[in-house]
Amino acid sequence: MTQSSEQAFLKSYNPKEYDTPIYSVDIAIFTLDQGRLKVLLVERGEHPFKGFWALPGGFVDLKKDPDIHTTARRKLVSKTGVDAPLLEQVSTIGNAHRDPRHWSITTLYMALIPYAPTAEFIEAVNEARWFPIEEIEQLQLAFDHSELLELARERLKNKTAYTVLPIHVLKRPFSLTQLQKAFELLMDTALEKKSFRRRLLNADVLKEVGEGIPEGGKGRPAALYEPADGSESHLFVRVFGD
Amino acid sequence: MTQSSEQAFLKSYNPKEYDTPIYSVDIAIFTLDQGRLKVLLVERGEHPFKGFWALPGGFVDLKKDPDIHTTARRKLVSKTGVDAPLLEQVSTIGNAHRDPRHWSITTLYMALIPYAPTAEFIEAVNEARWFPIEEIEQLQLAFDHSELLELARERLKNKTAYTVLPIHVLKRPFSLTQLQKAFELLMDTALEKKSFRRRLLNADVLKEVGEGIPEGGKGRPAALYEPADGSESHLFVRVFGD
DNA sequence: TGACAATAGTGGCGATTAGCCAATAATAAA
DNA sequence: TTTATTATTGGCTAATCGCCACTATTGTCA
Repeated sequence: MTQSSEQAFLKSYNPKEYDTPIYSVDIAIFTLDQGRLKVLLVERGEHPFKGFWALPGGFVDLKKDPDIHTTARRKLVSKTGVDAPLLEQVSTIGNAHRDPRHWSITTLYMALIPYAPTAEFIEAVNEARWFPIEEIEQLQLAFDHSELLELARERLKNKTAYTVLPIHVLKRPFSLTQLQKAFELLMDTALEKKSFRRRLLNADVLKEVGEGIPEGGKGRPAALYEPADGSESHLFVRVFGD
Repeated sequence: MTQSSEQAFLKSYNPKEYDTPIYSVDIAIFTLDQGRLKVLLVERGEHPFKGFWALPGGFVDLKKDPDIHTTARRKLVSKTGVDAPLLEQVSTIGNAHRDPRHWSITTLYMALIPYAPTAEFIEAVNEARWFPIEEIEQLQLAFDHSELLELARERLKNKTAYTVLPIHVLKRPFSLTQLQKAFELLMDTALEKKSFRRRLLNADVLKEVGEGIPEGGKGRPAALYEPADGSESHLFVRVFGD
């Protein structure tokens, strides 16, 4: 390849000559509140599906976004006011019929955030609301967002089984009991107390930061923990066998 | 939302009015040959990166492809002549700089196929070649395909640890020793013979179909296996602890 | 025909881990 | 002081892992 022929080619290239699909990014944002797993939905103000509830999302801003991860983060921050949580890609869905406008592709992300710092923010964004996940099953969402949510939910379950994801939906510090509850809600399974504690304490992903009674609780004070340094990411911790 | 306003909206929508990224699909196709893990590359005949080796891939055909999975499969079949293998999505990468033409997005797939049925086909497609994966590290691939390949390789390693993926790169039937070799190559780790056999035989994913000496081998004949019915997909089988 | 080389498959065992359930500990409220 | 409530630890059985050596079955070659 010569430098010059490459240059000449680039000058002659015009992306609008080709028939390309619509591309967007959607996010399933999960949190825990009052012992329930909740998902953030927004009400669509525009066609198509005007008035329907949908996952937050939108198009890439080619001027401002250096990459699609930034697009996802931008959407997340604009809806929740929170950055720096767990945000990861789940899957990309693209087909001819999911959007009535055109052949359409979306990359689905999921995010986990603690409830507290966002609640007031959400109240201010009047078209956004937290829904308990079971309630959403009754709703008809825009586009194929019900299926997208199902995909994100599955990924959440699976990944929870061998990583320490649930620390991201808790306010810090947290007790082991709170953490176990979080695991159980995200995985939708009951866990053995002793096995759970053994695993997590041996895995060296938590650091004890004191003792206290978690908010609104009674009974004996619990040891409180935070993620150990450098354990923010997806550390491998299998929480129950097979 | 009224039926009529939705209709009116759709008529007025023209996808070419918006600035959208380029979208493509790429595939990392893995196989096993002569005890080596190999990847299929094609030589680019067009700009940009004309003359460079690249992962097979291309654009969605909005007329023919009902969805992006079909796009990936179409590319796979046209390069290898094989359908029906393991083909799954790895990740989607999109940013402003990966393609000199424009803001560009690609969805990366990976495929696993047995070597035999494809060898002759590949010979016929003169611009395609199997490369041992270590050799590719020396090569400069088109676009960001070196990074894409690295992503696929990582996914392959991780998934192999808790599924039965490697059965897809073997000709059938196969022996347990062959299967263990496949696991070891895909995971890039040595495994304990006894533990490996215990796991796989107890997991009920294999069906014994006879006995024989695998091609070109010596020594005692081995029991030969095929995947048990319904185990084609990603059965969970952890092959080694933590 | 009888070693020997090569590969497949099994036995056995100490150490670790999972799963289970009950006992003990610390606090607030009555 | 008692009781309710939640946290934490102890202890036991059964299953599993990792390790390594031993036995089994074939082809080959003197």
